[in-house]
Amino acid sequence: MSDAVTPFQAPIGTHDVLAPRSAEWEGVVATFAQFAYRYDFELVITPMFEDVGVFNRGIGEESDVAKKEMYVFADRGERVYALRPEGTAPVVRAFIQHNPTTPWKAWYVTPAFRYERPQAGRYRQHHQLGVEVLGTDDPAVDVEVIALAERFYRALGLTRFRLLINSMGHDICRAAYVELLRAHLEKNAERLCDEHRTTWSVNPLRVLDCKDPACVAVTAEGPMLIDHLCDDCRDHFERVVKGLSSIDIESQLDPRLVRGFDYYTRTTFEFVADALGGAQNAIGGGGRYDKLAEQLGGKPTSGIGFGSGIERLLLTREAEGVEPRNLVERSLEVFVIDTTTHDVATVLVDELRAAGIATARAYDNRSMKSQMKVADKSGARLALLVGPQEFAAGEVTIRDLRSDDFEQTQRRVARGDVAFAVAELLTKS
RNA sequence: GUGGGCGUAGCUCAGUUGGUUAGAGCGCCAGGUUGUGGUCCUGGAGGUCGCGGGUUCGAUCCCCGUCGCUCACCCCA
Repeated sequence: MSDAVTPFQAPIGTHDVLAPRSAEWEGVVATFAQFAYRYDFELVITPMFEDVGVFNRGIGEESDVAKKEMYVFADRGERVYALRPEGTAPVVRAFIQHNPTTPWKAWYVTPAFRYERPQAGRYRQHHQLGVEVLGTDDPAVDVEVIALAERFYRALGLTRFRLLINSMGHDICRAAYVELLRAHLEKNAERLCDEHRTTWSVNPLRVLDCKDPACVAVTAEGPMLIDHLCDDCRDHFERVVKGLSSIDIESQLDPRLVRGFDYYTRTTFEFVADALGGAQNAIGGGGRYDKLAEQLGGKPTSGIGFGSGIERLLLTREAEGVEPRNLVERSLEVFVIDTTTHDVATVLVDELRAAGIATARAYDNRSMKSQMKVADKSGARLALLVGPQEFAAGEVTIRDLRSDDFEQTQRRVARGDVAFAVAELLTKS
């Protein structure tokens, strides 16, 4: 580090994830991948940035996310792109572009970027796990997507969370409802909160989401979308709720649940963690978006999906006091100590690793004592020692790091028998 | 975007009512004789006290600005 340069830091609202935290991440992602495959989803990887229109038309230009939270930039060719603020729109764009056979069931893990002021559970770069199903509006799929989320959370050890559910209706019945709501808001505009008193007409549904007591009071007297669904939408919703309860997943109707993206139709849901005290208590959410494909220029195609924030899941697990689980095993088996200057460690390590044995070694030609200390801290079960004596004899000393008297358990084997002897020692518990 | 709290070694934190070489624990490194870890002992490295400016004879400690962290509002994962 030169004294002239002040060290760089990770950008605001972003974080480096190092061990042991990264091991928890790995476990969460691996668990989700396992669930995704169990539910017959395939992995899809889409670009981190898209034409800004994918998001503007997808999540709605009037949404907060599109309006003031996107990272928008022009590249050197003056194309205007946005860093993905969410996972669904890009997947639908990819669906339209490649036209895979339906139903198309895809899962993803991706960073998401939103320009917000960071706080507990909220970052400028966070990471989402999610799934999308394109090409069917069967309520059984809604149930399956929600079930995947629910079972996944349980597999992570979470227990204190609730499923909130609502229906946004489809375009026709929602439009009719919005007019009812609009009329009600117009009549009571004076009583709304400061912000919505003037902005309610832009997107009346957003007022339902407002937590200000003033707005809550007004909307409580007004019409609720759930009571104004058309027959088809009502039936669809009922079948989703029934399907969920048939597999013992309790859902809680929340008529105010209007999620932040404009593309939702019919089923919308959110999992909230009770252990997370703050406002950022949603660990996952999603819903149906039967018009999104069209809005992005594709054929009319139904879709549904959900996304879950890895950071929030980890926070929730911590808040619930659940021990990190689903950790990917990382136990080092062998540590090679070499005090010669003949690259013995280099060869041994290569040989053992080729045999599938997790092996580490010391560097920098340190003393035997020093290398032993490193071996001890590494957590390896066995140490292989090669000093001048072993080197001259063409042998290697094998030492069990879990036993306290090395004179009893330490033994020497011929250089050529090392891999076999190590494998044997490792298999007997 | 608005507002509150905070910013001292890798980590967790003391500390100076402004005054000579800023401390602890953990971690790290090296020793404790002749090639062997975990305990113990000894020693050591490591800090422009976030950065810049101001007040002052003198600031890590006061003031201002700035950057960053954190929490809340908003919105969401």
